[in-house]
Amino acid sequence: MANRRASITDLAKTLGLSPSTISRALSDHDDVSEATKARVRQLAEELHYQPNQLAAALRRGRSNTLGVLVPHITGHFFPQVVHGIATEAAKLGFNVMICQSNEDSRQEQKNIDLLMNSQVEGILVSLANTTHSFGHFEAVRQQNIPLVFFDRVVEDFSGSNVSAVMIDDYQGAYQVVTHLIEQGCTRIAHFTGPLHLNIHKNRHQGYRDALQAHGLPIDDELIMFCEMSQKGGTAAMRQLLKLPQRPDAVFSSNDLAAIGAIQAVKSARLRVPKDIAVVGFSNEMFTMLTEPMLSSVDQRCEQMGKTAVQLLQKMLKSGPNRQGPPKPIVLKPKLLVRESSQKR
Amino acid sequence: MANRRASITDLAKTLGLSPSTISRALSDHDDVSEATKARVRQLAEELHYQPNQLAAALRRGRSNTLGVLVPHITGHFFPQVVHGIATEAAKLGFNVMICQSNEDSRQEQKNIDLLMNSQVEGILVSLANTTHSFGHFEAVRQQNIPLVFFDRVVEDFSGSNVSAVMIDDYQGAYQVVTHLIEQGCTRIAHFTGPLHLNIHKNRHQGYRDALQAHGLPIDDELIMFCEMSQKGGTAAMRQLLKLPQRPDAVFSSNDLAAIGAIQAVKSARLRVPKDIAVVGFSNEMFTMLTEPMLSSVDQRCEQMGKTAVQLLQKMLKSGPNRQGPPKPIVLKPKLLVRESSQKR
DNA sequence: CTACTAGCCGCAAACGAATCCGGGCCGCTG
DNA sequence: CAGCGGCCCGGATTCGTTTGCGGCTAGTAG
Repeated sequence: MANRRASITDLAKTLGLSPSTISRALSDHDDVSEATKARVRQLAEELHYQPNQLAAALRRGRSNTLGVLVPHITGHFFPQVVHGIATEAAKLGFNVMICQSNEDSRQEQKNIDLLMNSQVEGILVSLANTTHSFGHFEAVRQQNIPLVFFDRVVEDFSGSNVSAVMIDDYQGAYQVVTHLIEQGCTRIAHFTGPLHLNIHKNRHQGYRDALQAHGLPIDDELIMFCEMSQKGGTAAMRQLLKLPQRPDAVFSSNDLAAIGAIQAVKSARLRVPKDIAVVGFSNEMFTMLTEPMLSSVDQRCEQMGKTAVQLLQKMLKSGPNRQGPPKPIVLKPKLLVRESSQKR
Repeated sequence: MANRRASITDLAKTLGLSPSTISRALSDHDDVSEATKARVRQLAEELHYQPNQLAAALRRGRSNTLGVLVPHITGHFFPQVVHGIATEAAKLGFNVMICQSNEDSRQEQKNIDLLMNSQVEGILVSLANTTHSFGHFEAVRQQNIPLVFFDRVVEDFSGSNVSAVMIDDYQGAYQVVTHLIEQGCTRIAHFTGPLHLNIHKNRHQGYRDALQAHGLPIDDELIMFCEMSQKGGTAAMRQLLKLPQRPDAVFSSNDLAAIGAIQAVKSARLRVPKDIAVVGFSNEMFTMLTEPMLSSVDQRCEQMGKTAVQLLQKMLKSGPNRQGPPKPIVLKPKLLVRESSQKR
């Protein structure tokens, strides 16, 4: 009962060797003859020997573990990113330790400490939206633990072992609006959330710039600051429909509000996309399920996770002594044109 | 640069004490005077001392870490459960290490080994659907590491430190069908996936038993074995609509196929729920977004994760020597009646 | 026959913290 | 004054691995 698992010294004793030799044999070191290696390997097999990672990590100072800190593991985006992270990390031989900040800055801080105590080799973070000071990342930087921010990054926090990966929201929005213009739309409305959030700010800017670049006017009454929910979208759309000259397209800063807009359009006996084209942002799962199917912008969530891990790995391999911090990576979003915006 | 973090011996030296005393002081041991405790705590604060969890874990044989192994972190269900697990684990002071099996039995096995090498104190597993032999869990059982299966469990694998938590699919289905009957439906169709999967088997059985319990006949032509996707649902529904006597309700074993069914009904110029009521299963996020909103069964994903951790904790605390293995926990699902099945 | 090299292997010291087993020192009691 | 018992503390060991260094043996060259 309660069978303690075989340790390296157990192997040593039963084979009449020293622990060092066992260790070297198992790691295929040159200083051990093939004969003994074979014996060791066979016994290890028989006893189902598995090295104690804790001990190894302690000795080597490397734990083979990455820490991940996200606001939460719900919704669409974060699970996808985490999936990308976990997959890539597994491929590179890392374990993954996961924490949630619950959008709370203090929990974020605690979790950062926790991860550092666990001797993780690198940390991947997406900030809680209540985080405004970054003292807790100072310790990470000081100890030269590679740190990668993803999606929700802190802009003015750099260091030789700090980097970031995010998506080009501006570019995504620009593509959307350009696409709508190509479909013949000229009065394109925009739903946006509060502009102090990066994502909305950048998408909003992309919207404006795309309009200008194509010589279209920017009409402030077409820009709706609304709650980015289904209801919010419906309400905003209703308001737009009351305008003397109604819009012929809507670019919503997220998919949920876009769905709301579609429903409002439909219940006003108008057609999507014929009368009003609609495009969302994020490529949520349900965009494929609506009628019409919603055009959206894919955020490459999984790719983001994968890239973040690769970036971390690069820092890990090159060490902190390189020329300048690694450049942040900006992923190109991908416009997915579906029924809701295809006038043809 | 590369500031090694303060260790317990560093504290000892600068205070002129021994490491043992520091250790005891920090863990508030009786053998240390309040005065020294205060000094130690203060210095620890100043140096931002954080204990090295690896070392402590190695020494104590307890890592404060739980291992989680899921098929993948995508879709709706698993992220939710993982969220529940992570949240509850954090509350109980555990770290969480996450792996994905990618529905591959061999990876599952590798990851189980990995988790055990990482000296996790307990393991939470949802099986890969390709897993048919369970040898890799044998080692877990032998070492008396608490093991909790959730959702996808292995039925005939018990032990003093093995348990499971799952949802009562049968009960959920029974509730759905009863609800439909109460709405006045008498010809209730059923979409199901392959019956060798527990979830479908149990939901199917719930369907049959509910019908019988209310004195309704079971009509095999109303039971559709179809691909449980949107397309599959649409196709199945089309077929049903061709019947001489078409159904007046559909209970689909998942939400996606239910959505497909609704679309088929609508494009046949029939009304949901007036002509045909539809109920899905899983309470996916998009059930709130369809028109009409889809009735479904909530699987209590988060609760499942939470419960699983609590179960593990209980095993951990009581030790392996108790009377019999802990009883598996079966969660009650919750029927959510929305527009798609409310005839009133 | 000596010397040197290569091939294998063991010794011992780490890594950082927890703990068993004491050991001083002080004060109290008989 | 001897003895005893608390109170605080330190030394040494332990967890399981890794690793620098040195040692032993056999074989080969000089």
